[in-house]
Amino acid sequence: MTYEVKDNYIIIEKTFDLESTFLCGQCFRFDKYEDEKWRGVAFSKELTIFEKDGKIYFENVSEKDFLDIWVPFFDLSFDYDKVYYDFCEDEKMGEIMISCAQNASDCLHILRQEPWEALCSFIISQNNNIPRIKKIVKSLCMLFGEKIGEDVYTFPSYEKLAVLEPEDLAEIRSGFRARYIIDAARKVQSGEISLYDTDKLSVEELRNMLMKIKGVGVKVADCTMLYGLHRMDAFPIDTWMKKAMAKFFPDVSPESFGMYAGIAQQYIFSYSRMHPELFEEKNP
DNA sequence: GACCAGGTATTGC
DNA sequence: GCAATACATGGT
Repeated sequence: MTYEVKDNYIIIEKTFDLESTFLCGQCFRFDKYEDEKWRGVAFSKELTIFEKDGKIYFENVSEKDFLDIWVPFFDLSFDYDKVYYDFCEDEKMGEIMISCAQNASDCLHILRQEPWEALCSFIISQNNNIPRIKKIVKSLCMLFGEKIGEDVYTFPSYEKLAVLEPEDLAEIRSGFRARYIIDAARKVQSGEISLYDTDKLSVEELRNMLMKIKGVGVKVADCTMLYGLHRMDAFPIDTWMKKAMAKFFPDVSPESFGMYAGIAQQYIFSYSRMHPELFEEKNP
């Protein structure tokens, strides 16, 4: 990982695309502001990051935080180029790739988010839309996270939420998901569910463990694995993916996308969201 | 005012 | 077992 420290910036070559990475539905806590800079919170740290002249700028971050937090968070050590070109080889997948990312440097990265945050966020995501998911997550952070800046809050720990009752979450307006959030927090707190040291478990074992939480089914479990536990072979299938697979890959199994199927999933999902017209029913 | 949203638990057959 | 259906809430 080569980087340059200049003024109050740490600068790297543009090896991935912020827009694709933040807008592909894996993460709910980063927004683009009017100054064209992305701001958000991860691992209890606020970050401002932006792209300019083929480079990516990390604003006001120490070298230590860059190396300890942001390099892993943005998965900067992994060679996404090879995966990009591999996917481009496939005819249909190639079309999708070109539409989403003209060059390898426009690729999206799978963020390594905090496991608990990913689990909790995707519990909130069920039968919900992205703007409201973001709103609920933000409200959860404001109410129960720690304030680390002006209008900037950390994601609340499971310890903090485990001692609450579902009614205590009324203000975040998460509806029927409140009791799921509390159940998840308690099961992680008690150790019944372990989100750490999960490397020895297979995807199936992990999924079964996560599904012990009320409100966690196959899809939320798979999202937690891909976005929170960096299981790149997890392949979450939601309503969009179901439609997309039926249309583009009718006889293809998730496994056949290989050990980085999760990345393929993310492109197929993004592509489908960008082209909803492809799924509209034709009325004769 | 239905209808829908990165689903899941519950119910009915 | 498998297909309906309810579930909270807010936005079209």
